Amino acid sequence: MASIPKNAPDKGYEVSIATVERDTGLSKDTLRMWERRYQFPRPQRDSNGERLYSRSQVERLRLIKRLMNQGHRPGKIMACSADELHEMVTETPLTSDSSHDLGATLRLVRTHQISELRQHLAQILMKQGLQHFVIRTVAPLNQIVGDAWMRGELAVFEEHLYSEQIQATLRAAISNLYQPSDAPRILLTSFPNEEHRLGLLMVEALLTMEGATCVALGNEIPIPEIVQAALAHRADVIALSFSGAFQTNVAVAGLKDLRSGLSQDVAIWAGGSGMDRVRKPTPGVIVMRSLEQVLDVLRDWRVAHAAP
Amino acid sequence: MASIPKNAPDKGYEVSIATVERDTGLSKDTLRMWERRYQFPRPQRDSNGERLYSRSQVERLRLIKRLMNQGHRPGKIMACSADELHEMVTETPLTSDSSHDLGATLRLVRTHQISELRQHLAQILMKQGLQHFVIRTVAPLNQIVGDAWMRGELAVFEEHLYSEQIQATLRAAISNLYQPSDAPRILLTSFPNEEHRLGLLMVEALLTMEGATCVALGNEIPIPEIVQAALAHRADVIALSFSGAFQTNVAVAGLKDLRSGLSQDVAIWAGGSGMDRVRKPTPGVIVMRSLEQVLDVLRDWRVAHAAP
DNA sequence: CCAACTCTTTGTCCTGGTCAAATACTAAGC
DNA sequence: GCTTAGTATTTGACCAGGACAAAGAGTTGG
Repeated sequence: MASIPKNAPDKGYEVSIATVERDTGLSKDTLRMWERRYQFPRPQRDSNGERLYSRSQVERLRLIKRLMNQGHRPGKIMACSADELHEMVTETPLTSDSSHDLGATLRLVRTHQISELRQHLAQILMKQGLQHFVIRTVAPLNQIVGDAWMRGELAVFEEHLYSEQIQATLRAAISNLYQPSDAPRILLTSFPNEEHRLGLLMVEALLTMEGATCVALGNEIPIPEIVQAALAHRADVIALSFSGAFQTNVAVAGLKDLRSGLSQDVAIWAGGSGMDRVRKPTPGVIVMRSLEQVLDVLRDWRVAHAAP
Repeated sequence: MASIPKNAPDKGYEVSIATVERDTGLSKDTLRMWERRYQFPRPQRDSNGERLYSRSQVERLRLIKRLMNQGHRPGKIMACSADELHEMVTETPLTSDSSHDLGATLRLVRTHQISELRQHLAQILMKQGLQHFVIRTVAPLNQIVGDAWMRGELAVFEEHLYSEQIQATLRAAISNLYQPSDAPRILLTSFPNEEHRLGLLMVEALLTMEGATCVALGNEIPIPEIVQAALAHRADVIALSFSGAFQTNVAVAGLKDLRSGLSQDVAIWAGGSGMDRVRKPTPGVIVMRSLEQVLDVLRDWRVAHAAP
């Protein structure tokens, strides 16, 4: 279904270690170390001796990462068969409204019916309201589309197209809601190398909906710059989004750095599937483990900061 | 201001190689290689022999990074004194003379008055109409903001903020115009490594305005995927945007590749400041040398394809 | 002025080693 | 049984120094 990206001889689909690092969130060092220790993954080599990972290897790596997020250790699971791995994953139940068939939406993406897709999304949004739309429709859709993409069932351009349409829909909704008003002032952004935009947009939609004042800084801002921005905008909260492919240690280290750079009365909220693996709480950082929790955390903040 | 993260002995402020990588965008490999080749940066070592970079080293690295983005090469600038480096940054020539109105807009960015900025932009849009807004306001503003950023007069987060606000304004305008209707069907995208979004959005605004059917694929689509997408969407035109930072030869090679992959009755339009340096026309590729020209090219297409 | 060629520069990848921190395991004490 | 302290193992991040392809600069000839 999907085409071959480059000048691949036959079955293609082979990618460099840098690509695997970006797509799985496993560092090059870790990938090489695993190969040394566990004999997996053992990628092919190109004419220059450089690693070429196959699609199935990347897929397995993703699965392993997911299991590690659930607390498993690499040494144990590395030896398991593909079937065993699949059994171990505790499927995250999609919190979707059964009233809407997400598969139908996915089908529109695959058949490239953009205007229909756009209209379909607008319709669901109207029917469910923004909050439900974000939580019950967009979030599980992202999951489905992401899965399909990593299985190679979706082409890059199809995934991008989906992302663009969701962006258009959410941004239109946010734009309509916009009125600079209530506390808290929330700065939305992500760390360098975190390019995923939809997570931030979803949160922005939810928070704007609740009347918070959102300042969207866009993605990939270096930490010292975030600190600067927090001062410049007199932010009450910094909200950060981490995708599943973000390196956990980098995220945690970054959060610590950010915390130590900010005044204590600026809150830090971190969310996204990149936070799944973080078990030990970082002092002064609130981890939001689901989109619903965003609303709880906002409520808590308002209670704590209610004018006396 | 920032507190000392870890077991720093006295004056602290020393950071690990991972932190430097994150905050400067220079990879660990590159940092170590520079140390080997140019004897800079030469960080301290902790008890375990691991690098500890000082604040001033990180600052200098940032400066070097900026100069490299302007086309300087590391080998040359690495030997310069701090003063020389600063001179080089400020020497960046202005590419256009800024009119007064635009200065006011820039001032809003610098003083972080987002709601005022947003309102200001909306106002100009209403006053000028979308076409003039894009051509006379957004395009020169991009230029000015880009220049200011190059000179280090604008922080990263300020530049991102500007970009977000323009995006919001343009996307809202496009969204309001949307009606899937007329020919040609135009696919908007960019090659891999071309991340600049505003150029594409501006073109999308102009084309949508004129009643063309735009399919925004987003940035950074591999060439074979563009071909696939063209087929899937039965595109009449592929429109591509290249920023000034994009490698000219890569762009030209890519355009040739794309041309040879597409049926001859699909047009290719290429624009953006990355095309300025391209002299020789590529057969079957129309280069648009200004935003105004986008409209001409569209008109030409329609004339050529008028139904008999 | 441009095209083809060579030489130099530069960043990414490689191997294989080391070690601190995190985690699991075990034994002792309440 | 349940916590606590101490020990063993696992794990990922870092290190040095080598190799090479791709990008860029310089050169020559049409």
